[in-house]
Amino acid sequence: MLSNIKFISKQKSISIPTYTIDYLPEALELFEDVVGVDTETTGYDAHGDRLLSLQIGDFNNQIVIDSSHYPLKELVDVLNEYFKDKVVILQNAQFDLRFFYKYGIDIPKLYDTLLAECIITGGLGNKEDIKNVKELLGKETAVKYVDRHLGLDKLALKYCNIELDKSIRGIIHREGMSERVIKYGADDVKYLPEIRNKQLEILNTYEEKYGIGLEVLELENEAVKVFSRMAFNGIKVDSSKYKKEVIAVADKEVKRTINELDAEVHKSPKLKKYAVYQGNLFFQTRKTEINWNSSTQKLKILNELGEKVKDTNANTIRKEVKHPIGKKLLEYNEYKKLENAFGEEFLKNINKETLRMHPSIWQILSTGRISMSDPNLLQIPARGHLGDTIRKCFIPEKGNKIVGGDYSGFELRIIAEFSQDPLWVNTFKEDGDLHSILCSETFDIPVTDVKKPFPYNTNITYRDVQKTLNFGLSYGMSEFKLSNTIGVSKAEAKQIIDKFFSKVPEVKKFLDKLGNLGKNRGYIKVPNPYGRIRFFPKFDVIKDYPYETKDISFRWYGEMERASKNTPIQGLNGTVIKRALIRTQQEIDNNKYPAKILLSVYDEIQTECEESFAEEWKNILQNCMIAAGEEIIKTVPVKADCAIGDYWIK
DNA sequence: CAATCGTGCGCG
DNA sequence: AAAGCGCGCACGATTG
Repeated sequence: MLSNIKFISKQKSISIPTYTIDYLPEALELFEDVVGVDTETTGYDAHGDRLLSLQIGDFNNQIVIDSSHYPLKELVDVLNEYFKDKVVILQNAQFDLRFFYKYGIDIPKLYDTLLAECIITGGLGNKEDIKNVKELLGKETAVKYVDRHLGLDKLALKYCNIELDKSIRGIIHREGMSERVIKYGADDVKYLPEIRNKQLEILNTYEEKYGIGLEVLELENEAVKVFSRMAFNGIKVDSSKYKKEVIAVADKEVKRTINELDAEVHKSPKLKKYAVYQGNLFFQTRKTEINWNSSTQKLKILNELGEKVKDTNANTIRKEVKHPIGKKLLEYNEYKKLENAFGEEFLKNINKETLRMHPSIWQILSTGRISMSDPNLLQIPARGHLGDTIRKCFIPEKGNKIVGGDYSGFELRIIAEFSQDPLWVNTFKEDGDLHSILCSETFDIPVTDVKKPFPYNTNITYRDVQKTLNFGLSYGMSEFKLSNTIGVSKAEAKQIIDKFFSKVPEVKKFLDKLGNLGKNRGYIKVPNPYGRIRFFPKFDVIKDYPYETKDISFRWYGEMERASKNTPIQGLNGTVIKRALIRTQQEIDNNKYPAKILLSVYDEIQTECEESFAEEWKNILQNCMIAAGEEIIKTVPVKADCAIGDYWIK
């Protein structure tokens, strides 16, 4: 087997045939139209780290190119010409593509074995599910029913029955291109074509079994190019502004609120035992031994004050705590959160080479949406005291503009499209304000009155209640949650929901149908085109262990029902934003536009472009988004609003 | 002492 | 008996 490896390097290997780079064109002819490709690198950062090797191969032959001797940038022309009409298989393409983009290598037709596996096993591997099943029936059962494996070693085992040795991975950098490293690199591409074939076989059975075609796979294999480029581009943060206007302010406010909380403790006879003084005899500061960042301690304090709260969630405190300490706690919590999650540590995510943040992106969650980490740019504050200020710190390079925008009420339009409820559909067709119009129907009041205070809770308006309903119902909200959120009794909440659904009966039917589908079949689909499937492994667990899961099964069926209502809606939103990103990137590539995609946040796309191009680009971007939306939404208008700015505008 | 769990909250 | 979906992050508390 070793003899089928061709090592391209200036360093001779003892038992592996070694060639100079002149041999590359000939070696590349060993392969058919499908090849596996992989890289070894010194680390995860495409900007700071470098390539150690590039491997190209199939089951019969593998080429391992020593990048230390033959840098990728010298091979760009040969490789681009070669990849032009090949199907390139990568495991976790997002990683390799970032390095390829650095050197200008383009892969037009790619297949990602990791993404394919995510599609095949949609809904599996959920950590919460694993935990729940483990608690109930032990680890073995959890692994059997819920777990999934996406690593190349596990895929090789599953599809080729081969044990790949991954233990060497961590030492490649130190060891250099030793024989076992070369062999390891070759193995990483050797099995990719076979894995792909087997995965495609499975996906083809999904067509018949579930009505899910290969379109979603094509979508993801296109989208990964955009996401890797997006992560490679990164986004610029004005760190000195951020330090001054965000971190310093949050720190100051945390100190202030701690002092005020401590003062409350000193005031209260009930809390006296927590009081501490600091300083000397003449200058004493009133402190406490309470860590206000600890929810356990906060709960204890509130209980000692006679507040019978069960937790310290902001909502609970807002509604139930009468003592003035409640308000101060809320204030402290907000700034402490900013300090913790968006303070100094957050700024450390700025890349030293580029001075930008380059998140890593998980491309396929159980609904089809994406997630981000290191940092998670999907959770940058947009509201609250510092929301605006924080977003203003995300800026373009000199001479550029930020151009971005979002869809208007996209999930609500999905509900219109798929329920075909007359009132819901017509409101969008007439460009009416859905919340206001439905509100007037639910509460039998004129549209002009919808912003009047809600009699049961005068802190909010009728329209606020309707908004909660409109969004909550697509998550399967019940009267319990509604009564909790808007501060009415459960009976009243139920009345409101019933009245609301009586006005939009097709929406009710649509959601009930989805809920039942998931509960009865153990899976739910995101509709075609680009349809995908989400399995509910808990369904099979309940089926196989009915005797001891009676109380659990109520909970689990409820969870599956609500997830089934939400998955198609959330998932279609995810599909559309991916389609929009693909369209946008294609516009950029095909026309060589001076623009870059920076971010996509659920139903929003942010880009950066040359100032002189901004006006034109704004329209192009907006058209891409609308065209993508119209692939899915056909009976009501699709709206996307884009704008030009000097920072990230929400 | 490190690893894991629980709580709470940021976004849509 | 549970009662709005989908996430990642950071802290304190608990566990091994």
